[in-house]
Amino acid sequence: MESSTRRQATRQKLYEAAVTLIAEQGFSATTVDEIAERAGVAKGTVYYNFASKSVLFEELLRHGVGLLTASLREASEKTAASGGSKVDALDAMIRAGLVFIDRYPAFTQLYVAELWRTNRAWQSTLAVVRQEAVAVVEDVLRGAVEDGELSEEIDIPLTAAALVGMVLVAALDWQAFQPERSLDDVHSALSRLLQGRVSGGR
Amino acid sequence: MESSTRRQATRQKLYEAAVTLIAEQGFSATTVDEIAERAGVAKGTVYYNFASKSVLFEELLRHGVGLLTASLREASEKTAASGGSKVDALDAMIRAGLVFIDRYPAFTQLYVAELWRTNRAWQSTLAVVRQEAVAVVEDVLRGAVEDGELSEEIDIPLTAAALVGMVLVAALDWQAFQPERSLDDVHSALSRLLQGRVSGGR
DNA sequence: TTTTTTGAACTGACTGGTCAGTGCAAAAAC
DNA sequence: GTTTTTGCACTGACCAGTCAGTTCAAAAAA
Repeated sequence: MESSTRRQATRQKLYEAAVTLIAEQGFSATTVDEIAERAGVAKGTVYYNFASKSVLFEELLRHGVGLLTASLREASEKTAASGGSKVDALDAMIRAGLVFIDRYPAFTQLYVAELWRTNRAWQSTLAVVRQEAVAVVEDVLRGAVEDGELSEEIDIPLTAAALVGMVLVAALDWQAFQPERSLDDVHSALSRLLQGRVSGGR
Repeated sequence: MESSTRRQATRQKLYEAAVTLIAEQGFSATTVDEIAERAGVAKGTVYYNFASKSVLFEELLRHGVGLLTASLREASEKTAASGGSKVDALDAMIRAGLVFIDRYPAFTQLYVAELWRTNRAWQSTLAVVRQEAVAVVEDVLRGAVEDGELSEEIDIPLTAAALVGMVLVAALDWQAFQPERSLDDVHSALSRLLQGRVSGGR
């Protein structure tokens, strides 16, 4: 099927157009006409490729979180392969998260804006997709406890959620309110927090 | 003047109706008719009390963040008064944040969903209001560095943003995906992270 | 006391405009 | 010759904001 390549390219253009518009304005405030125009495509094409506006959005969410989890997992595996500790892997994942957000700020923005909304059509899609991302962090935390690197007392699901949140919000805040800072600055602030060098030492 | 009391009560009802609806559906997807109906008030009353839908929303934001900063500041001052350290004050603020979010989950949800959006009418209102909240945390961090409780190397604005983010996201995640956990569980997971007892002691 | 007036607060039907989604014939791409 | 895209007119639902009219408690007049 070569035809799927052309379709694929069109869908990609629509994703890119939709993600920035929805991040800026929100889902409801973004019109299908705007998305089509930004993508340089006729409105009919949107409906040829996606059943509806919300289906387009749901597939966009799946697409984006797929990229994120892949990049987190890769960072963690690369660290393990080169003989790093589990805490090193966490640190590498923090950096991977920051790099992702730096590359796809609009997607992150929209993900955060929609994640905790209830009563929306795509709410279940989001729950699944969130769990995939958080699970990557939980796995590393679990490994770290098994290896004795981290205390057995830590609460894995809550700590994983807090770590993800810390990275997400710190990165969005960096982009929105402190864009003059470098990725390395942000990374070391977060690293310091993770490694107990803020108020740590006990 | 009783009449101003009556107005006040109406406005309060409108805030309460709007906050849950907008948290669930987003600003654009929420209609003024819905807000009026939920508040048990005619549509005209909304426009008698607020110039427009977005003005209602902006005043709601100011109102809510006012409550939050007051509660953070109170927690910090109470700790200082009873002779606690600055790190104790940070810990107390984490708890105050959790209590606030527990009490006003809808407001928190909506705040997070809107905070990093650009190009919106209320974007500047939000920037101001965010700064007020973050500043409370920054002040305590600064004090802690001066007192020698925290290393001079920490980056105050970035660390403050990360801490706020950690609390915000952990709390929303708790409500949405792990509601069976207690506030104390969440508090101790975050506390442990702050005090370097996750991977800490270096 | 009783009646009348005042005005802030509130009401809800109505309007003008917007937008998701449809239908389809013709062109372009493959 | 099949798939994909285009362009564009159309519809029906929906919605922000308006406005002429109503309510009622308290002040002023009788």
